[in-house]
Amino acid sequence: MEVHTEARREQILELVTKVFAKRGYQAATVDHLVAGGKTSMGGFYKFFDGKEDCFVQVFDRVMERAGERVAAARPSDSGWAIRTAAWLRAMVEFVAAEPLAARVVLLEAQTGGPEAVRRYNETLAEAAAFLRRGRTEGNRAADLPDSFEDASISGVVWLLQNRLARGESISVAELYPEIVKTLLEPYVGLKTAERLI
Amino acid sequence: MEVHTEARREQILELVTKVFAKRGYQAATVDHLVAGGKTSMGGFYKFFDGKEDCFVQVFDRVMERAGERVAAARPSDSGWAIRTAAWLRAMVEFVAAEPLAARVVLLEAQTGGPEAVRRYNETLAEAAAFLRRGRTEGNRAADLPDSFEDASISGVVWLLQNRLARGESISVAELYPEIVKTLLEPYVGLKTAERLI
Amino acid sequence: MEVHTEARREQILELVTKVFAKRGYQAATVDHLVAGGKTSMGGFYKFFDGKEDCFVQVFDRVMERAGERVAAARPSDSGWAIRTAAWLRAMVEFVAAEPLAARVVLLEAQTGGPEAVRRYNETLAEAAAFLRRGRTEGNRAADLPDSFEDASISGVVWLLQNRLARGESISVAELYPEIVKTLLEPYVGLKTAERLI
Amino acid sequence: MEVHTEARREQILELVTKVFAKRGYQAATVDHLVAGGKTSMGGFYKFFDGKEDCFVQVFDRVMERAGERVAAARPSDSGWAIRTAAWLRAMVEFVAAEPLAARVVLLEAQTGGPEAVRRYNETLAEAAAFLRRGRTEGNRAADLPDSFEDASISGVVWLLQNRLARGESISVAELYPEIVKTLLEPYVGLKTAERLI
DNA sequence: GATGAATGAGCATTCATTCAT
DNA sequence: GATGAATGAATGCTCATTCAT
Repeated sequence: MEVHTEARREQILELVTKVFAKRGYQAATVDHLVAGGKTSMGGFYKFFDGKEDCFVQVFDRVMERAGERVAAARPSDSGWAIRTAAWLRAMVEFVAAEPLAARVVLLEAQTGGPEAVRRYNETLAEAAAFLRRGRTEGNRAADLPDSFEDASISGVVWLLQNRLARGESISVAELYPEIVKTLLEPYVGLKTAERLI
Repeated sequence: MEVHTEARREQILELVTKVFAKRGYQAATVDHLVAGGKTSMGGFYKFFDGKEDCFVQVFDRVMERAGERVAAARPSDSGWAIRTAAWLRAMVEFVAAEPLAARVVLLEAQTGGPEAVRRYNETLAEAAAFLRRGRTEGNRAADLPDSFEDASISGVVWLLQNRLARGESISVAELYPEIVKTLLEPYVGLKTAERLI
Repeated sequence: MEVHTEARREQILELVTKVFAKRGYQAATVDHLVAGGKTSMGGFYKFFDGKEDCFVQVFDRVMERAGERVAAARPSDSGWAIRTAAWLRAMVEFVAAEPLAARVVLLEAQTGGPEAVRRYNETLAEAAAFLRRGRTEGNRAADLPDSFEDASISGVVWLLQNRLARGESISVAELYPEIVKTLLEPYVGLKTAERLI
Repeated sequence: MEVHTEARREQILELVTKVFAKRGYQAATVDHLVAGGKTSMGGFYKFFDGKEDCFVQVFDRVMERAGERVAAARPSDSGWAIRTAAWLRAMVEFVAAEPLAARVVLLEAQTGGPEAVRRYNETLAEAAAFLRRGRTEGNRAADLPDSFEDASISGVVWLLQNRLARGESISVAELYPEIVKTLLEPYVGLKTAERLI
C-alpha cells in the first residue's frame, strides 16, 4: 500500500497547510492538525514525528510544488535574464495562486522551529545564489556589494510578507514589474529590465 | 521611592534582555525571567502586566538606548547624507556593542506577540521614512520604485538578522561600508557614498 | 464510542460530587477533582470546560437524579395536596439518602460561581411556583403575602442546610412531618396536613 | 495612644466594609482592603490578623451598630409584641439605611470563612430565640412546629438577601408590614399584627 | 492497522503575608 | 512606628505524545 500511503500523506499535507496558514505555527495544536487533516491522532503520528516534523514536510511540499510550477514555465535556450524573469514570474504567480501555501513558507517558517528556520534561510540563500549569476551573465556586471543579492532578495521577500501578513491578495500585474525592476535592473540596466516586464 | 522603583525596573529590564535574547521570546518562561531578572514572581508582576508586556518594555528600552547613542553621534549642521551616514554608523555600532539587545529588537520582536510585532514594523517603517527623505535631499533623486526604501531597509535588516541569528559578532568595519553603499548610493551616487565611508 | 464516553462522564460526576461536597466548591482544586474523579488533567478538561463547568454539571446531574426519584414516587390521579406531599417526601428522602449530593445543591451551589448561583435560585423559584398552585387548588386559599411561598421554601431549605452543614444525618421521620406542616398547612388546614403526614 | 489607635481601627473598618460589600469577600484582596481602608500593608496587619479576621471584625462592628440602633428604638414598658415590632422596624431601617453594611452581614458572611459563618448562624439563631418568646408571651401561643422560628427568620432573611443581591434599595414602607405579618401574626393573630403595622 | 482516550509535565498568573529599611 | 517592596507557594489550564483496545 505504498502508493495509497503516500497519497494519504499528500492529502494530509494539503489539508494541514491551511491549518498552519490560518492559525500560525505556534497556535496550531496537534488537535487542530488532526481535525483539519481529516485523520486521527494515530494516523498523524504514523506520518509525522510530531508537530515540527509535520510543518517541515508541509514546507518541503510547498517548495516542491513551487519548483514544479517554475520548471513548467522555464523557457529553454534563453539567456540568464529571460530565464530569471520567467522564474520570478512563476514565483509571483505561485504566491498569488496559493497564498496559504506561501504564508507557510514566507511567514510561519520563521517560527516553525530550528529545522524550518534552517530551510527558510537556505531557500533565501539559494535564491540569492541564483540571482548572483547575473554578475557574470548580465551585461552590466556592476561592482555590487557582496551582500547585494541577499539584500535584494530580502527586500522582495519583505514585500510579499507584508501583503500576506495583511491578508491582501497578491496582484501579479502590480508586483511582477516592481520585483523585476528591483532584482534585475542592477544586472541588465533599465531598458532591458523594462523589456523583460 | 519612585526613583528606587524605576532603577529597579531598569535593572530588571537589563537582565531580562539577556534572557529573551538567549532563549527566544517563546521559550523564555516567566520563571526564567524571574530567575534571570534577580527578582521574585510578585516583583515581576508588580513591574510588568505579564510576559508580553515585559518583552515590549524591553523592546522600548533597547530602542531608547539606541536612540541615545544615535543622538550622541549626530553631527550638527550637516546635510542629509552625512547625518544619515552618522545615524547608520551609530546603529551598526549599537548592534555590534549590544548584540543581545539587538537580537531582541531584530529577531525576537517578530514573535513577541501582536504589540511587539506592531512596534517592530513601525520601527522599520520609521527607518524607511527617514531614508525616503534622500529622494528630495540627495543629489541623484532617481526614479526609484515606491517600495525601494522598504526593500532596502529590509535588506539591511536581513543582513544584521543573519549575523545575529548565527551568533556571529558584528564587525562595524565590514558592515558599515556595505550598508552605506546599499542604502545611500541610490541617492547620492557611488562617489559620494564612498566618501561617506 | 459515545456510550463509553457518557458513562465515563457519569462516573466522574459521581466521584467529584463527593469531592465538592467534602471540600467545598472554593477549596476543591482541579487537582483534587482529578484525583477524586479517578481521571487525569487532560481527561478532566476533555469533559469539562473548567472547574465551574464541572460543578454546574454536577449540580445538574444531582437535580436530574432528584427529579427521577420524585417522578418515580408520583401518585397518579390525585389532588394537589397529595401530589405535593409525595413530592416533598421524595425530596426529603433524597436528601437523606444522598447527603453529599444534597450538599452540593443546597450549600455549595451558593458559592459555585454565577451560573451555579443562577441555577440554585431558579431551583428555589420553581419550588415556590410549584407550591403557589396551592393557593387555587388548596381548600383554604388564604390571603397570604406575595412572598409567602418564597419565604416558606427558604425556611425549609434553611432547615436542610443546617443539618447538612453540621454533618448531621437527615431523619425523614422527623423532618417530613415538620416540612409538610410548614408548607402545606396554610393551604389545606391543620387537619388535612396531619392526614397527609 | 490607645484612643487614637481604636479610632483608627474604627475608621478602617468603616472603609473596608464598603470594599467587602462591593467586591464580595472572596474577590476582595488584601491590596483592595489596604487601598480602600486608606492604610498601609503594615497598618493592616497591625490591626488585623489577616483578611478573615478583618472580615469578622467588620461583621462584629456592623452587628454592634445595628444593636445600637435597636437599643435606641426600644420602647420601655411595653409588651413582647410591641417591643418585637420596634426591633423589627429598627432592623429593617438599618438595612435600608446601610445596605452595604447589611450586605456584609447577610450575604458575604456566608462565604467569609468558618468563623464568619459561625457568627452568621449564631445571629440567626439569636433572632429565632428572640422570636420564640412569642410562644409564651403572645396571646395565641399556637402549636407551632419546633423549627417554626428558624424557618420564619430564614424566610425574612431570604427576602432581604434577594433585594440586597439585586442591588435594589430597601423600602421600609413596603417590607416592614410584610415582615411583621410573617413573623408576628402566628403569635398575636391577624388583627394585632395589623395594628402593630 | 487504526483509533482516540488517557497522560502529566509545564505554563502564566495571583495574592496573603513578611520583614528590611 | 510606619511603610510597601519582596516573597513564593498555590491554582487553573494547555497540549504534545503515548498506548491499550
